Amino acid sequence: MDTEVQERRLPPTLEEVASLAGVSRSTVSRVVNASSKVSPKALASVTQAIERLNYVPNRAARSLANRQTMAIALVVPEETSRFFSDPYFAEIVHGITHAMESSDYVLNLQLASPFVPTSKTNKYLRGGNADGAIVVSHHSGDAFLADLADSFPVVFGGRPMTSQQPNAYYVDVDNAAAAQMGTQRLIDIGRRRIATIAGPADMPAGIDRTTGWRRALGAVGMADDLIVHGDFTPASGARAMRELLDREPGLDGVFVASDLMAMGAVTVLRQRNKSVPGDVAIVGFDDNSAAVSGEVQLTTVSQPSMEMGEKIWEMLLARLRGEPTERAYIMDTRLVIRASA
Amino acid sequence: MDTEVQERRLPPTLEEVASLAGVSRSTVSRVVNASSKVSPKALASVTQAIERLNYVPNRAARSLANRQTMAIALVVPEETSRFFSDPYFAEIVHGITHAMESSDYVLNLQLASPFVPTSKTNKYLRGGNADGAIVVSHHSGDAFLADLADSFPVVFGGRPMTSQQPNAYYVDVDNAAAAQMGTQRLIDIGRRRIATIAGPADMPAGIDRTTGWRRALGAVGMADDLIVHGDFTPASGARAMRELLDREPGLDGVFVASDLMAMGAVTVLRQRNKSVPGDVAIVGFDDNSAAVSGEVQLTTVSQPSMEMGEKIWEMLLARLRGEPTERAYIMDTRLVIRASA
DNA sequence: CTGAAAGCGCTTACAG
DNA sequence: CTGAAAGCGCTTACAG
Repeated sequence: MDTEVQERRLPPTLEEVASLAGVSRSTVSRVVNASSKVSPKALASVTQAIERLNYVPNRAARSLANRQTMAIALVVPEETSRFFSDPYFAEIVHGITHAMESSDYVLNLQLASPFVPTSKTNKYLRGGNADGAIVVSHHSGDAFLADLADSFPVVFGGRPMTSQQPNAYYVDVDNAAAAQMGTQRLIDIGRRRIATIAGPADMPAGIDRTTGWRRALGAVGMADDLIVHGDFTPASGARAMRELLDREPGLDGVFVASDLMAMGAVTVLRQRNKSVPGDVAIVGFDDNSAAVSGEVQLTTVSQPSMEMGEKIWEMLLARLRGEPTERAYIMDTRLVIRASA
Repeated sequence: MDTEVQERRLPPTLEEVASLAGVSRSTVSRVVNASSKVSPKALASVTQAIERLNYVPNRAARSLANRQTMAIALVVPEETSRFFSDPYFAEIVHGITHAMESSDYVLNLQLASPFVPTSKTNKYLRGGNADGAIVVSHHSGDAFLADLADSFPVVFGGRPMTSQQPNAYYVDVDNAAAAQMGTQRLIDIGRRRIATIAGPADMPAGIDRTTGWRRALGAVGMADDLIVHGDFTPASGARAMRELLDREPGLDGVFVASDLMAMGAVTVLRQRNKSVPGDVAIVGFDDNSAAVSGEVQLTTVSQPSMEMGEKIWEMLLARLRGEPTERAYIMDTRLVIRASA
């Protein structure tokens, strides 16, 4: 009755490891947490006992005792479909999960519709169910995230709207400079009537890339009137391209704020029998799989999305540990020249 | 000292709610869990106290006490990039999260490379950190998942390889019948040399759809020799299409096991100046955004991915509650006719 | 319907 | 370096 048979074997506890190893629970806890010194002898017997029992610490008990959940919330204030269809998110998340791999933290997916963060996500975060949060794709309307970041360790993927987040921690690229570089490419290859398919006007990435496009044109005295906004999806890129073409049939270059939108734009161009880059040169942004999966390989501004994800985790971890870390980490971009411009 | 100022306000506890409401902790617990009866009076004062203190139960304490984690692991034995770039996963996950919305469970993302489920995921699951798991995209090599499902509530998205999972719970469609229906469309519109771009041979969806294609051709005495396998990505679809064309320039119809691969195939066809569906008709599989985002709208076999996600959650919840539920839930498919066939 | 009490499995000062 | 003990915030029989 005291050893073998049991209906449903309960997982072994610290207690059991201790008794098997012939030490106190404190000691077992110490070796599990690699905290203060433990004698080689105790260490050996405990390690062996853990091995034999296949012991894994109970997360709930641990959390309760030390007030850490070891869980990170990945908050995505975005339509599920967009989150999953944009390779940009894939790479960021890949970077995050890859970097977290070596830690004991787990990632909780909190998919929240934009603008109406569900009470569930809210409650979850406020209920102390996570030690920190990572927010990707931040819209200006996501008010609740603003104050959250003041009382809770949060790192943003992409600079949040500054008015709301004066002291936010984030990793990003210099979107304006990057967009300027991309637009400059169009100028350099001789384009004279350059449009832009911009991102959403309620997201810094959308705004700043537009600024960069304007800056490049302004520097050479070109008009910056050809602008249509999209929402980073291929469909919106197609729609925008149609509108631009209707407005200015003679345009010969377009700086597009994301590769996915650029794909949509290229599709429309071909439908209208415009060659790329012959008639219209296209420069995209991101340099992810979308840039090379269409019929014409995109010249694009490359940002290190995966590395950004890794850096996000690095910064959040530093914050969780109370270590110093920069508020904003800006990564480099570069122009990748392929076929479209 | 006893009320207002505090360095870092700790979240309110059950205890505090109880004292404010003037009842015992037991009573508060009862109203929080809507368990046994509580007098209207007690209910009112507790509800009010909860409201005033903005009380949210501590998840760790709760888990420890009742041995439930209220967490579900979403295990994805797939490359991160594929997981994120296939709309099929997006819809499944959307369905899952949507259905879970009304529950108190949270979803933990466990991205594991195929064939080498990290020890982390493994440890996480065995460590009792989740009450159940959902596994999408199961390859035949994922051995560790096999025995896990025997001792742990798991529901699979898509039938797992049967040899390993004789008693698995899953939701799926009848892939063979669905593929047969898709292939039949090609026959019906007069195609005589029909190929297939199949899915991976280590996944049931890949195998069964191939079976359906064979069946349709066999029924009318056509040859079923034109088959090339892809891995569900657009790039693999393009590669396969090239190979098929090289092998049989005269083919006039292709049943493709996923819309994403079909997109890749269409791209190649156009590059080789073959019109779709004029020269070659294409029938895809899935009916997700990929079917309508390319240059030619795909005729495709539609499966209710999002509903499948919802059903997965429903089944898992039933299992968690110890309620009876079917082992396999097979959903309907239908043919959606657009431009490609 | 309600409260006192034990217990869930850990961590962490505190002594030694 | 090590152990006894208190405590983390809940839930759940058990009495009443």
